[in-house]
Amino acid sequence: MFDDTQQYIYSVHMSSSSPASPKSGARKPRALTRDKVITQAMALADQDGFDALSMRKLAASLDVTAMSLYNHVTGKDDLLDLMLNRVVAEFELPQIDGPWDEMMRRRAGSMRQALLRHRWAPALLISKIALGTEILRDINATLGCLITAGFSYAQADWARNAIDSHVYGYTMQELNFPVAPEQYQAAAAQFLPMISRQDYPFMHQAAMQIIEGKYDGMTRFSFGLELILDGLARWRQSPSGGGGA
Amino acid sequence: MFDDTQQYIYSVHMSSSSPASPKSGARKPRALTRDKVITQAMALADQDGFDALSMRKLAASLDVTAMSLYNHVTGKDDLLDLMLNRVVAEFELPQIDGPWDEMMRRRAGSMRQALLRHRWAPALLISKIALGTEILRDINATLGCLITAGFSYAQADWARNAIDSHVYGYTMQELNFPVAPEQYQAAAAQFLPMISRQDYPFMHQAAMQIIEGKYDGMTRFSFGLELILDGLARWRQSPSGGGGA
DNA sequence: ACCTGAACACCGTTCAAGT
DNA sequence: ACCTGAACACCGTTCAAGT
Repeated sequence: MFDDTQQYIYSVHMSSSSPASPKSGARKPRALTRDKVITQAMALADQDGFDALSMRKLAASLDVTAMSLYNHVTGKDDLLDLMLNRVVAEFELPQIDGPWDEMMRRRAGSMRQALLRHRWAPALLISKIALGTEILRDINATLGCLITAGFSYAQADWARNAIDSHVYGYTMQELNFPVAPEQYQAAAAQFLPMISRQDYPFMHQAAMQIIEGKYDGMTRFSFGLELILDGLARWRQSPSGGGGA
Repeated sequence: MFDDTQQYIYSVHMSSSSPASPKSGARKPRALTRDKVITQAMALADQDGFDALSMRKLAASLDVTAMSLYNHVTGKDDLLDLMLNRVVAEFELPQIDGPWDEMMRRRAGSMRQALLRHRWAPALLISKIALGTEILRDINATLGCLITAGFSYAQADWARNAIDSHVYGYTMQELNFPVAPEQYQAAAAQFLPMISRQDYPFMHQAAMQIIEGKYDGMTRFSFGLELILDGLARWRQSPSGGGGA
């Protein structure tokens, strides 16, 4: 549910205090820890996809039965929360007294990278209420940086919300997009006949633009982000509709 | 996979051509159609949550065995695509020659409402590639409105992407948020002792602001949206970094 | 303290059989 | 053409039992 760092320290202490397993040889180290369970679960989800992550398969990949996982994790839901906390730990923490726009840009960029590394994470992060310590740290530092830069508490909350909305929304669309950028032109040529010119004239024409090399077909993460950051910068100077404090 | 309107017309034709069931009384109308399957699936997901939607339960709620659903739908994945197409049909279609900013505002607002009605939809919409006719219609009209307003094809694509990112990202955070707006103040008071003032000073202070009534704690959908629309309006006048056409 | 086997109550989907 | 029963290969989780 919460921090897994403490649990990690705890388990290291535990295994070092038990000298060696008395009967079994060197085959099974029997040092399954919560930390290892989470790490292996993330590796499995990263490699084989989220749907392939079952308690049974995870256990098998750790040379253990499914039920033994429940000694380290309350259940699958708890495991997912712990995994999400790890993902958020990969977000770049804003420096409280750093330049707010650059701090937000860097955090957003690192968020996108982390979410691209863990394709399964965004859908979960946004549809669950996981409040691990890393998640609290991230929110606190992000709010703190904006507030220190002169935004009100309300403005900081709205700003964070707008930035996160963009990062999650953009990255999920990006993850979902079926063709690689290098293949846009070829894909457009292939799909053109399937997009009826009468029913969808603008989509048809858009595909033509890509085929003719007039548009590379790539949306840009920074396009929407800079729109938001620009708007925030102007808002900061003239807080027209602010909500106090 | 594609349109379900045609299938609907087809099934109506079918059932009217078969006069009456010969043996069974009036108990089972036996008029299961693809349309009914989709409608019932959406009702079930809306009411009981996405996780409660299984082929077996859906079938039972239609007084039929699970396997009979496969006569109307390729599988669960196909069913989900058809459901998503219905959700997108609830988005307000931009008028091609209408005022672009107002059209985008209205579409975005109606998207949010539709996603709030169908809580299960956003996570799927953004993590699947469903291309039903309603989805193509929406994309075409949105691009068309922006292009007719003077944006280039590239700009229109980026603009749509930025708006959709915000709508999906914002709405999913909104759906996920655990407490109702009326209870923010009470919730902040309740959770304050759990937010360490030393570890998370800004979160602590933010909670204080809400408790003291200095900030109502509500993020606003239109805050981020207007940031984006404002930025687009400026971009339209001076397309500094445009991608051609 | 940790791990296991067996069991429970579920899944989506296939396939041969009915009408 | 549509529906069904039985079966297959899975799930997450509980519980009593082992060491």
